[in-house]
Amino acid sequence: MESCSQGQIPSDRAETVIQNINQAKEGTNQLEDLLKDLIKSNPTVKKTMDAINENLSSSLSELECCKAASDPGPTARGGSVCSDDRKSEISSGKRKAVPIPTSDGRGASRRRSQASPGKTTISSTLEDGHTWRKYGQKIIQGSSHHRSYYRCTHKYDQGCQATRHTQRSEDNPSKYNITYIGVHTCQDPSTLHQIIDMPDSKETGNSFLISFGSNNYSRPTKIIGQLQEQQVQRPIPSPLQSPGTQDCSEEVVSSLTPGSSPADCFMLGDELAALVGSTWHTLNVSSIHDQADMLSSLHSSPRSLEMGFMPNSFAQLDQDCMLFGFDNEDGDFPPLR
DNA sequence: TTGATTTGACCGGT
DNA sequence: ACCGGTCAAATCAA
Repeated sequence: MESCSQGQIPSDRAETVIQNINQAKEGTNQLEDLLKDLIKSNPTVKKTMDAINENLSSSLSELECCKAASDPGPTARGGSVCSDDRKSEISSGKRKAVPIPTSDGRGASRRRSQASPGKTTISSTLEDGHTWRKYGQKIIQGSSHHRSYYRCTHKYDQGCQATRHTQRSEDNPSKYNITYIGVHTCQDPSTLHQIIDMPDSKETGNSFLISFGSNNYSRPTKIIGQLQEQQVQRPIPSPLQSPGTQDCSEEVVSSLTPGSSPADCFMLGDELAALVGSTWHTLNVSSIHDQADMLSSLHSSPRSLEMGFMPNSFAQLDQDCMLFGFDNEDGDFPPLR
């Protein structure tokens, strides 16, 4: 669920999943009440509860974006309520402010985002499984706490347009109001915790289990640098974008942005292979799509990463992509089938 | 050295 | 004019 292929999830199904997540949230709230004493005495319990709440909220937020994107309603500006300001500006042909050199050398291209309410959640921590980079902080009128602005770390290397702003709650300063704007389109290994661990996925039918592991892996900064360098030097069109495979890549890879280069894939595969090779032997994955009769699984080895789908997912995926992989050994990108 | 954060300036919407 | 959102130079930190 890292990103949604806009319009690929039927809104009615998205609605169902949203309802389920909301019920799960209610459940965790009730659980939190029941475990009050335990939470007080054991901070780990509280952390766990918070993590669950945050991930549910995050998933809900992104799913609602998917739903909104698949709804052809007039409110979906530019096709999605989560559509990026910049994109919509370009696509609509509106003038983009030209940077104006100022006395201190700073550019003066500023543009306020259009009214995009985003999805607000309340959390006791700023951690949500994504990697964010702070780009601003403001004192908000009528509020005793400043507001911090974050963009996705992969805004530039992968074009991810997700942003959020956080602000301490007026009512409860120990909590944060977090507003998410836009959808993550990045592929970040640090978000792998949102992947589902289903050791026996073949027997689980259409049930789904969400695993909320902690962030125990972050992309080494060195590798990010290499990625950027390779992207600049080798702007090769991604094989995933080849005719007949685009739908597949959008649905399966889901988080690879249209602009992703093979370098992304190779490095990601390499990183995943290293990660998997060192810590996991088998990685089974199901996504929120599972609720829509889709079940997927990931099997990996230190050298390759394969993703397969259960037969009942074919109707969803439909075509040719049942398998894809990464191979960093000789630089050849394995063909999709 | 390089990525992340801070912070003042600037922009656009109201 | 005010305010919220964003940019980017300066600074910090690993």
